[in-house]
Amino acid sequence: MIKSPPQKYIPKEFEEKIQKFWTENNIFKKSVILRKGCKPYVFLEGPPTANGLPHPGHVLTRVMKDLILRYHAMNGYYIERKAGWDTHGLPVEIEVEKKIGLKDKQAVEDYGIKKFNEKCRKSVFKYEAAWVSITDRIGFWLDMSNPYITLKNEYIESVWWSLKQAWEKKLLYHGHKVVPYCPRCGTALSAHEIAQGYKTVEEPSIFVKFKLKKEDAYFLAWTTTPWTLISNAALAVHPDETYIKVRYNGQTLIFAEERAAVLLKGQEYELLDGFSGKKLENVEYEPLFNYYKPDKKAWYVICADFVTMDDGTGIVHIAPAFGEDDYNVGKKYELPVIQLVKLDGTFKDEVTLWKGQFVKDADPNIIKHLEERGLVEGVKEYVHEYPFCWRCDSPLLYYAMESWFIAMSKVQESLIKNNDQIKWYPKHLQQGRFGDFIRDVKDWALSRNRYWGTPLPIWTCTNKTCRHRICVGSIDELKSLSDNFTDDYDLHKPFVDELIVRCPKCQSEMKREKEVIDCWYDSGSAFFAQWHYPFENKEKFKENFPVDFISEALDQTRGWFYSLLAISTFLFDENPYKNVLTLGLVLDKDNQKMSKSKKNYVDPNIILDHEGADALRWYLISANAPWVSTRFYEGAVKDTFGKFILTLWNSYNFFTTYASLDKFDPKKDIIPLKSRQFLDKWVLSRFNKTITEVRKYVKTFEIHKASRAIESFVVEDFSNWYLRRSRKRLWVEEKTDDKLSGYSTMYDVFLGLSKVLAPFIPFITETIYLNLRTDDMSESVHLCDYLEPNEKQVDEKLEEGMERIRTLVEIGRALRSKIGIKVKYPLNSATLVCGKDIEDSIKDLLDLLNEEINVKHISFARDTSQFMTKMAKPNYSSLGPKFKDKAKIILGKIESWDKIELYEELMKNKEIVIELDTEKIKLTKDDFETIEKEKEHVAFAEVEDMTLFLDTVLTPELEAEGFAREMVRRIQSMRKELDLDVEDKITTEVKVDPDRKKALQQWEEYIKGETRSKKITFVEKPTGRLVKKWTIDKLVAEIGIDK
RNA sequence: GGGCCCGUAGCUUAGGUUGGUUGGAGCACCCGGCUGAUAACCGGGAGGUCAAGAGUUCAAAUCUCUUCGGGCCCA
Repeated sequence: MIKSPPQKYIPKEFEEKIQKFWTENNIFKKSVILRKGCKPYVFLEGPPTANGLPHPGHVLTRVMKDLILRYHAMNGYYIERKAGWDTHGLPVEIEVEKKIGLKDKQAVEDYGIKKFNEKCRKSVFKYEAAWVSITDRIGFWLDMSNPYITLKNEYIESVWWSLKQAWEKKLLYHGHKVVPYCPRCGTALSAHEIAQGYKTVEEPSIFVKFKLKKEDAYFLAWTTTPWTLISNAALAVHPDETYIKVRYNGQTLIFAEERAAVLLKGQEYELLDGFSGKKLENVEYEPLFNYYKPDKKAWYVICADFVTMDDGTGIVHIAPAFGEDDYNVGKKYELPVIQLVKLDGTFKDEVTLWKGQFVKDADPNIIKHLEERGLVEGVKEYVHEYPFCWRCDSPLLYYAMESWFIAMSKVQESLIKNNDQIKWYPKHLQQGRFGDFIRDVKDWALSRNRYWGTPLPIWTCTNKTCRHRICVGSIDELKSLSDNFTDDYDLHKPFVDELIVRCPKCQSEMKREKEVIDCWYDSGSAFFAQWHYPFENKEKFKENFPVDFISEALDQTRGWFYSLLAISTFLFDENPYKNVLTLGLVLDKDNQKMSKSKKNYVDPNIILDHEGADALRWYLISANAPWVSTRFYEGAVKDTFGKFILTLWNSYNFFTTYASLDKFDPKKDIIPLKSRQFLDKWVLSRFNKTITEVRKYVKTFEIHKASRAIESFVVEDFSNWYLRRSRKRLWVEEKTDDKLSGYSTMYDVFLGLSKVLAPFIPFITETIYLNLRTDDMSESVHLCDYLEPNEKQVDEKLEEGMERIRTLVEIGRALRSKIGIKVKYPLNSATLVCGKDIEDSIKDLLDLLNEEINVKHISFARDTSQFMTKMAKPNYSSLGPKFKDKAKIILGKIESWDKIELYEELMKNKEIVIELDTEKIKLTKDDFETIEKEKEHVAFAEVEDMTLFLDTVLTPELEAEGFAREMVRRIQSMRKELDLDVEDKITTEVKVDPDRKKALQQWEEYIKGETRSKKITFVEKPTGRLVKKWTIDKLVAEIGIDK
């Protein structure tokens, strides 16, 4: 039996109750088991790290994932929802370093790597409880009891296996990478570390001359880091830019034409020659210094796209040891990496002039030296951003460090091909940000000189004559190679480094490369490593590859989305996921990124407590397209709660209040559809069309459109029109068929809505469903099938008619407001001018219009002539294309005509002639539009194809009736003031002036009925429990009522 | 420095692919109405240089370019 729930909806209380219901009845588990054996929809969870607290962005991704998964589950797919945790990486180490007060890597090693990593292992799950709690609280159904965890031996083993595949395909190699490096701390810094250390500094920059080998001319280059000139290996030009040779100040210089204006401003010079950068390629020059004897060809011109014309000379000095661009282009041209700086940032002994000096301090001396040699064309102070170490404030050096790489550039074509197989939402990312990235893919710098991570499984033989290298691909392999492998192994450092591994070639001891790997590689392996593939679950992996759906925020594009594709491409040459939904960032009220330091961070828990998970979910889902950034603040969620969640609840509450009063039984009292009212059929038609829309939009992840379609149905169609128009049907005492027809429809809609909305707002829908379900239905709405639209219930013609009626009501009310006659006062007649088809479409629904705008009779007419005067005005979209630039002058001429005359002339002659200079221009009917003005005692309003006329004459009879309704309203409000029950009878005493008394007496029965008055008496001094004086249209009336 | 996305009323936004007379809506505000859904509802009003500038066109929120602002990613 349908119960009447409490009036007030307190989100936290209600949602906790549902949570309890789910837990106690194992609903989540049942929802998975229910679909076992069905077609799978494979989801892969992007593993968060529980090293920090979840923030609003995580809430958004979790809500969106949950919605998509619930939707597919209800549509009959089998979905495993395995949780995952990302557990390695620098942020974890830094957190631990801070906690135990370790300043640098040396301090970590002194502290002991074993102890340190144990701390990391614990730290990683520091906030697990907070994660689990918020995941539950927002209703994200995820199997957190059996997650994949990147630090587990099994997981690491799978990762190792994949690295060995790369090794065997010759994709894993040892090379250099230029990284920002702190010479004092002796460590490379990661991107986010340098981000916090940028400072604006003013430093000398110099223009340096490099003499050509075969010609008495100089290349002019510019640098902000004079100390790198010692390690110069080449000069770079842009292949497509123009370079010039000029005679200036008694010497011949070569540089970019575009820079000449700035460099030689106001100077005299002679232009000798001009050529493209490409022409300069391979031209050799004399090295500035001879501290280095290159083993490869050096000191010649190369071409590079990164050379800009924004500053400098258009010729860039290249030192592969000290710049990433330099290093990469150096590799392309096989330039030597000239490394004359020690790891402590001082020059090596070979640099005789400055040996032992810190490079930055040597800058002035180097400049002086070059000036003395006549090789400096100018020095200027240059202001720019330069990175400093956030720990010790030393200037950082870009330094080529040894590193392990995966040669992604070798599989670039496959990357592109596999990316093309993926469906990206939004689409532009595929060829845009992501496509650009992989078309310009760099080798993946895999190794990290750190402690807490998956160890790089590469061992090198210590025997200098052997030097054999192996990549270990499994635990068994490692076991067989080592002498001291124990059963309580842990594949992290220091265990792996303490193993005594024998070289398979020479039996000498091998040593592991000391690095760990990038933790992006860990998470990017999730699609196979979560199954411990290929050591276990081979079948399972096959079934779950490629994954159907992943979704994370935009910042993961080149993070996880890339690492998955990269690994899957070189392992299997296939795309790892079919659909990827990229979500926009969650920003604060002022469009700023949320961060704890800015203190603009909104704690989702506060909102969950006040507005609840449903309101939070609905806001995040409906506010914006998923891929657009969303502002997040409590006020916004509060609005959502009031507008949508409460409207839904109030509507539902209205229905259940009456349905339970009448003991409506869905098993017995349902009226068949064909016997229901037009209004009922209409709302069901709208509902079914809404389902179609929702299904269409969810398919393309246009979730905002899906939710807006539902919201509009619930608020506009169902609540504000259907229920409002149905209220009176429920007020009759008896169980009429009409009333049951209304109940049946409301029941259908609410039960339906609970299913349609279940993936979106799982809590309130469950509350509604549990109350409405009969015992032959599933025990939870989340075990139901999603709704398919019932085409038979869609009635386009009825919808069209209702749309017209609603439009007419709207313009009718506006019209009454305009003419100043309240809706309470009935009017005699309304006439609707429209076509026959429109008349047919609305004639069954006229009662609704009648009541809403309160007129006695509505009639139809085919034309407006009896009410209107016609006029003509120019039609811009016809005149524009016809007369182009003359249109404006013609319009000017037409404006001076009287509009009524214009119309009559047009009707009479079928054309209007306009004289334009010597030309006569003929305008036809198509060049005009007709407008109309109403006659006396008539008010009108029009929309597209209908015009509504009201007879504005208010007769004494009509006024009396209106006055009676005014009285009824007053008495009703007095009843309410006394807090009377709907059923209570009253006696009423009234004092009005004699004229009004007469008028009211005609409506006595009506007033009695409406106000449940046993009798009404007209007295001089009304008495009763409540007596009030009212002023109605300037007339005073006194009313007393008594129970 | 490079790439991509975004900018419409005080706030949240629709429209933009296909240029066309007056750029829709909700919240908040003001006026009026309604009153057994009341944290509601209905009608009206005020509020917009569609970020700015330029171009294409008879006609630009819409197409193109530039600038500014915000965001993300990569340097």
